[in-house]
Amino acid sequence: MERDTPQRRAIREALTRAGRPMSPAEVLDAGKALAAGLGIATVYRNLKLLTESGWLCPVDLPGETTRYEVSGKPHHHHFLCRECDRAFEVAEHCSGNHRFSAPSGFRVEAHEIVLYGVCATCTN
Amino acid sequence: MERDTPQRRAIREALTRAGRPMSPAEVLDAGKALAAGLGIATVYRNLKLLTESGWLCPVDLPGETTRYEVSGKPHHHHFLCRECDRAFEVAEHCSGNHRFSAPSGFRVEAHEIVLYGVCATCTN
DNA sequence: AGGCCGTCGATAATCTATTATCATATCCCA
DNA sequence: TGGGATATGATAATAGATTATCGACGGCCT
Repeated sequence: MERDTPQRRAIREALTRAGRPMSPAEVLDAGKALAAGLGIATVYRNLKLLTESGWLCPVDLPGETTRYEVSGKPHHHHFLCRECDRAFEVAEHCSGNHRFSAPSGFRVEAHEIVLYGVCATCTN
Repeated sequence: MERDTPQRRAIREALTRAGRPMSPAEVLDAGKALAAGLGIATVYRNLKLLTESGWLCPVDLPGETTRYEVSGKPHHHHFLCRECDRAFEVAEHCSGNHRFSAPSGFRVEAHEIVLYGVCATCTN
């Protein structure tokens, strides 16, 4: 069965607190503050476990390494800061019902919107 | 200076004919039909050169290896077929002026829309 | 408290994509 | 047409991300 370890707790806590998709390296950094000595292998192991259990959800952004975010959130998109390279959540807004048109014969089943720019922290 | 070789011609021709973003491997396959013996190293070399010269434009899609498309096209987005893993161009349609909202303090400078589904060929 | 077995950290190994190397071939100007 | 600079193809090397290995540690059930 699955055990309750300080490391696993730290990883979950880091992701919950951040409230945004994090890369394994980011999780490692944030997790170290909560569990000294945390190793990258442990981070990868737990990201995998938590994803398989459904608690986490992988987020792929163009040209970026996979991030992970706590699942269960309503449909939303992502924002990538060009300065600090951090990803953020962006609430679905744009009139909810855009119709994405593809050439005839194509069946659109999902879409992904990625915004690029500068985040609040880096703007200052 | 830059020479005119059958290989370089084949690579350009393959990309032009396809009319969609292609991965290096796809360019190699298509290019072999136009220049027998074409090697992957030559493909990478020329994709780089053509990109630096502005003739090609890199296309990054989430979780996918970089594709390349002939540049100079009007603003558009991309469609990725879940069956054959090929990328296609999709004309900008959705009323042109969506406003993408990000949290206050965030500056949105660009956006990317990726559609997922099944292409016309794979639907049949 | 004892002990089993999941977990950890360090690091080696792997994997995929891309670039470098180098001997050979070839384009193109003189 | 001759010859040198550029290009090519096979393959080795590199780079970055992720996974496997393995001895030691430590939750947690009894």
